[in-house]
Amino acid sequence: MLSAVNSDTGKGPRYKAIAEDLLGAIRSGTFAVGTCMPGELELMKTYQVSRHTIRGALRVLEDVRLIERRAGIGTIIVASETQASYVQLVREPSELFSYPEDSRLRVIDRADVKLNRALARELKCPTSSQWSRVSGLRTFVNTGLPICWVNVFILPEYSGIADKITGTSTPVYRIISESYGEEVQKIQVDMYASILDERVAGFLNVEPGSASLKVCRRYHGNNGRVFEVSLSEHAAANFNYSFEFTRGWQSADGWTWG
Amino acid sequence: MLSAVNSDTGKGPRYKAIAEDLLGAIRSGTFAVGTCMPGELELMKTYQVSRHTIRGALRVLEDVRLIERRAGIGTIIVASETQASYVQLVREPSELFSYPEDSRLRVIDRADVKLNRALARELKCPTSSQWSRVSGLRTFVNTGLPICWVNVFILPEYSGIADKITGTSTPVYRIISESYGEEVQKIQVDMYASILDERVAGFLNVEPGSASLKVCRRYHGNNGRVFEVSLSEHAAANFNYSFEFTRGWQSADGWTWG
DNA sequence: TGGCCCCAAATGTACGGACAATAGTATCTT
DNA sequence: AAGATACTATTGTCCGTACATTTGGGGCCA
Repeated sequence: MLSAVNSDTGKGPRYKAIAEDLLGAIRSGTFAVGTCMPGELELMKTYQVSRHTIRGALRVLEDVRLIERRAGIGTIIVASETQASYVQLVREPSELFSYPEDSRLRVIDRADVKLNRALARELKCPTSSQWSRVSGLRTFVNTGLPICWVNVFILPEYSGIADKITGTSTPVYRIISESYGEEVQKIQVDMYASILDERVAGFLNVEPGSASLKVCRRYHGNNGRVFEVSLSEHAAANFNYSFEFTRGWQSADGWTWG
Repeated sequence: MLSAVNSDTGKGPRYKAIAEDLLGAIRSGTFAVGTCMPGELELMKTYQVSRHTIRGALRVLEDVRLIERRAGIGTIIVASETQASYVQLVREPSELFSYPEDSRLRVIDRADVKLNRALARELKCPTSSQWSRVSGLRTFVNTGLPICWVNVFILPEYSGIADKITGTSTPVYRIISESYGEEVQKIQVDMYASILDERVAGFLNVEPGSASLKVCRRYHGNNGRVFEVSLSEHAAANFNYSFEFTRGWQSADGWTWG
């Protein structure tokens, strides 16, 4: 009965047709989640193909995490749906925002700070925690035009790198990562709109009181500890955060049915 | 010379040993990125195994996206490292923003529009293209408090669903998807800051001239065509877009060497 | 009853062969 | 010279077979 669906009508490879057929059986509940599928030998007889072909079909279902196979046990159905998900892949944290390659940070202000309540809330860090703050302007190397105003808050023990971040185009998190062996494990990002104050508006060459986009990034290191928080402010006129999500199949990217 | 590394010292399956050997050759640069690897026949002679085993080893490298294989061409090395990447997984497009479950859209205004230049640029759609616009206020069901002002632009042929979107908490893209069989393949998102005008500020209960966050989402359907564009405007005071990226490995989940 | 051994069932690995589909290149024809 | 054809190299699909490894259970024995 299984082979009736796609016995030989399909035009593509046989193993794909069988995979689709088995997928239908799983989705329809003919093969219930949690139970075992028929063995390879049985499927060979059902579809009248070699074991090799059956294994090819089962590999397809295994790749999309619908089944799990174990020697001595059998083929277990673990899910009935290939979970569609929308995936955004970011190779480098700096790609989170399209900072041009040829940008650099000019340090203008620097201080050791203890967070007051307002700032602690904005950074989502504990009140009164100690940080080393480096503030400055990120500009294009060529034209010198301003990109955004940046406040970088660094763990006091890492404040030694504060001298290295001026002038370079390397992101701060990367400098810390290389200098102290902190590997970025997670990044939390918050975005919200705000109004530019007079000082920052001056640096960004726009009218005070115009709109800005604030971006707060919290970098988590090896043991989950936040080792850097950066708070940058972009003039609305020349910043547009843009990204896209593509439909994919969990852990099965690249595969298309049919 | 290749087989020297793992000729028969490895204890596991032969194909895994060969895969590791080839991986070493790729990493060390013996096989350069962008070039072709030796063909299957040649590898058979090198390692003295069957073509089947060679293909098993190559499948391992293919699964982790180090090589690509094409009939008639050969096996191309596309990367030398299993790239670490930061992954954001979103099960449902509505998760892109943390719209609460208990929100709904109240339609206030509706019209068929032809995009003028300013709007076309904002929506990244062709000038003078025809759309059916539905505007309204998204509010909490319980408290009635405003969340954001929404403009939804729908392909004219799908404008029939315009009646269905008022009052429901189902996202518009989902209604279209179910009514017309459009599957969302890609979503492009743009975010930028702006200043609220008087009318929208009134709906959102904030001062005119205060900051807002505008979010433009473009939904691509089956054949890549944009079938819906939504442009929503949030008062800065009560909106904060937040997300996080976790370190992962591209398409290599579950696999461990050895 | 508890432990050990053996066996059966299932998947894993590996061999061999054959033909099909694909893509680039060389060759022939007009 | 341009286009169609033939050829070759390479991967894709599929067949058959054999043995290894893993796991669970049944039977034997103390």
